[in-house]
Amino acid sequence: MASPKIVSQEAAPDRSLVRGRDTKALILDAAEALFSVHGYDAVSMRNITSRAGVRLALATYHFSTKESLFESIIARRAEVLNERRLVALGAILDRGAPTVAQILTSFIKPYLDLRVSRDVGWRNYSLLIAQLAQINRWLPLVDKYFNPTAHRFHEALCAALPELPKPVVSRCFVFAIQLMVSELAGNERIDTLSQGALSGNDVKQVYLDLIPFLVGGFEAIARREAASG
Amino acid sequence: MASPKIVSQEAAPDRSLVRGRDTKALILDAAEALFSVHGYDAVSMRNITSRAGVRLALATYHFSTKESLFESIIARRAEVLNERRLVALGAILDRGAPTVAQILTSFIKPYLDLRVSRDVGWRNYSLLIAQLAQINRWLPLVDKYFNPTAHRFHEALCAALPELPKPVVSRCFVFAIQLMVSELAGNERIDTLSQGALSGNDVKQVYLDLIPFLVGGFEAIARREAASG
DNA sequence: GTCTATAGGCTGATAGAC
DNA sequence: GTCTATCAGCCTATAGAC
Repeated sequence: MASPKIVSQEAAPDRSLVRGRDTKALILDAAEALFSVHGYDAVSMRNITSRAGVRLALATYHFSTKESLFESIIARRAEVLNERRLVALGAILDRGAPTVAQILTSFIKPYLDLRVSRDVGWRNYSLLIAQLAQINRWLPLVDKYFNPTAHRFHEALCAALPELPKPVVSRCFVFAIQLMVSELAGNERIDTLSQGALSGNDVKQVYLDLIPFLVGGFEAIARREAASG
Repeated sequence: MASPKIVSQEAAPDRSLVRGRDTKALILDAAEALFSVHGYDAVSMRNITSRAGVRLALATYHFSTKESLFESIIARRAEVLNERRLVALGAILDRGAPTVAQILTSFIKPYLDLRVSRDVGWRNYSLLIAQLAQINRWLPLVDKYFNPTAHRFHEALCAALPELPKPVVSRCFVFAIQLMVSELAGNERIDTLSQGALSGNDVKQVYLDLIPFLVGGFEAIARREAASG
């Protein structure tokens, strides 16, 4: 009586847990796609589970509440992004004292690479992050998942600009983060303003202008401080 | 029988219309304050009318739908802002060929001045605009109310940078708009990143760094183009 | 222009069977 | 881990009296 049951367990061990992992990912992907386009409050748990092809009750079973589902979405890709950024930063620090351009590149390039990768989830994620960055309600989440890494880059920038007061470096860095987040989300304001000559969705093209623009901003502030001090 | 009625009409003509104007403004102010903090979808018509101290039915009576109420909010202050910007632009154009710094200043300074004015509605409005700028859903509204003025500044920038291809000017201008919108909303990301040394709410301080940063960005891109062409 | 009352539908979250 | 069914409450918008 017992032995057939054991054999069957070994042949297909704990299939319910495996299904659970798939379900979780399906819900995360669907929610990420919907939140990124419509915003957190415009999307219902029914919208999400219906897109994911699972039953309503599974969303709260796996994620408890809508808010904690949202946080799980942020956390999932933040881990990947933070690690890639820290690897890039470590690489240039190993080669000696890096320039501002190198530090900004090691912060932004990993984001761009993921954003244009085959995994379209990163496109949705970038839209989500752009919204996070604009609504103070989500600031605790931003701080929790992105500040530890951001502080490492902040330190590197301070080391590269020893003559600048720390708060001035903070300000420029926040300018850079804010512009990166908005522009790599694929902001389409430029489409009409340039009368069709450019598209905000072409983020690779945006990136080519973004880095020199930001470096120029840092340098201008540094020049001003040098002149006034 | 008729004459007393006429006298009374002249003494207090059409009081219901007057009340209607007050009610409209009360609803606009309440909606602006709530939308700016919580976002469009998180705020209900009940929230709005309750904050305004008027009955629910009055909101749809005066504004038809929630979306058109939202558009009325955007339109109300856009007219004021656009006019101030065009006056500032006209002033520097009258004095001859303006620099990039002067053009950006005439675009951003009127926004800052209103943002820090006694009318706290402008603070709420700046938060609203920052959200508009980030969600493609509202792009038609942004284009409708802000593009005509933006195009005037775009032309001035092209004239000030004749050696730059127009799309490159568009790109830099969109960078400037985007950063202005985010930063003058009082983005508080800097509060934790600078470990309390700065506050994003101090937008006058932000402004002092914003203009040179942006001008430095324009100049860096211009240098790159000059070197490559 | 303002009021009350309500239609018709959606919301997040849960209970309890399997 | 997944299912059905449901609770209790909220939503936008409107009808019709005053």
